[in-house]
Amino acid sequence: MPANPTPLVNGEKANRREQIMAAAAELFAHHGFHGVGIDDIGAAVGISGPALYRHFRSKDAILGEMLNSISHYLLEGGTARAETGGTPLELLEALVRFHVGFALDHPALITVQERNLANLTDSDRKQVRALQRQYVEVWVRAIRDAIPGLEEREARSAAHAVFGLINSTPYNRHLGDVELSELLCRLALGALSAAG
Amino acid sequence: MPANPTPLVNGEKANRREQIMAAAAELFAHHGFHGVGIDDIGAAVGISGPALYRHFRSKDAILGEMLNSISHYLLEGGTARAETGGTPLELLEALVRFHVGFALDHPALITVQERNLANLTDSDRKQVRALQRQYVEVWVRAIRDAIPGLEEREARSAAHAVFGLINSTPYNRHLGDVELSELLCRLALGALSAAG
DNA sequence: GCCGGAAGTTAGCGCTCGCTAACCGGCCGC
DNA sequence: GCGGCCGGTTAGCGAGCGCTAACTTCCGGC
Repeated sequence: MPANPTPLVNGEKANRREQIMAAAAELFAHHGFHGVGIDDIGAAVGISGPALYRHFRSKDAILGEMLNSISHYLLEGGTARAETGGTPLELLEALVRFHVGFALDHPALITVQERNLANLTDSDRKQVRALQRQYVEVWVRAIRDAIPGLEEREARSAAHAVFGLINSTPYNRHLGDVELSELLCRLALGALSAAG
Repeated sequence: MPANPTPLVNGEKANRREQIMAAAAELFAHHGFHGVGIDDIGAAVGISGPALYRHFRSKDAILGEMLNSISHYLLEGGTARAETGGTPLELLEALVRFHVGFALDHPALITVQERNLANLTDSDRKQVRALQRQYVEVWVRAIRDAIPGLEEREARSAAHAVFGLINSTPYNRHLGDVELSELLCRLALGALSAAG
């Protein structure tokens, strides 16, 4: 049995770490963290089982790095939009469009982030929660600026609700991407404007 | 070691099956189906491990019965409201209030239903999906009646999105039940009225 | 007063899982 | 042109899992 039977058949330069994370995301999203074995992940990228340990310290580390990078990306994108000028409503629209875009491009990642927080290491969970809290805070400020008369707790609840709305993309495959994107943006902004 | 050390200490007449399902729901919601052991469920109701097999045929059967009863309850409640008279908007409001009420009363059940469809037996999954499809259909009809100019596929996507919005209750514990209920109803109806 | 079934217990089987150990081929720098 | 290391391989360990077996206790009906 040759050691490298499939030498990156298609033109993908992608280093193995990202390839593994992408496959693991898909599997975790479908079967849950504990429902996926190390061998399953390996098989999904064409290598077998323990070879993963050349790239990750443990199975937990795969999930940890995955959720950390998602949360980091969202926070980054959120703060970037918050810092550019514009009316409060324009900012809120930009945040909605940003989150919708991410959810549409990466439904598996959204699913994993939503469902598998509890499966993280204690230290990973602390990091991820901290990033998520900051991201929610960006939204809370944007919501309170754009929609007057909302208490902070109400705005926070509304933010979580809108996340739930947008994160429904994994179940939402009957519309084309662009129509679904437009619909979700409209729904999200409609919900928020009804919050006051 | 006595066989029955804690003979239903509090006044709960509740038969063991429901007690077990409630405990299992909480555990499945927090750790995922595969993250919960038979011993964990037993311990949560004061018995230990294999005693569960006096009440359920298997661990899968616990999840199967749980999801079936949830889906059945939702469909029942949805069709009941659809059959009572009233304007289209009143029906939609009733559906929203019904679903919000359920999500607030049973956040663990909502979480399990959302995350653990893939862990069902093939036959259980078929049953549950059939019930869920019918429930979605009730919503789709109500949405299209209340909000003119929506294609069926759009209405279906909007329904899924609103489910996501309402089902955010598990992450949404910073508001009192009644305020959160009112907020979610407003958000859901606001989203739907922006769909057209 | 006994008998049977309902509802517990513990022991343990067989399997799967995460992970380590030991080995190996190909490639790059000197 | 060869030595090291990078990224694979297979074998296998130890733990934990779902579940069964065998046994025990309580309780209600005749």
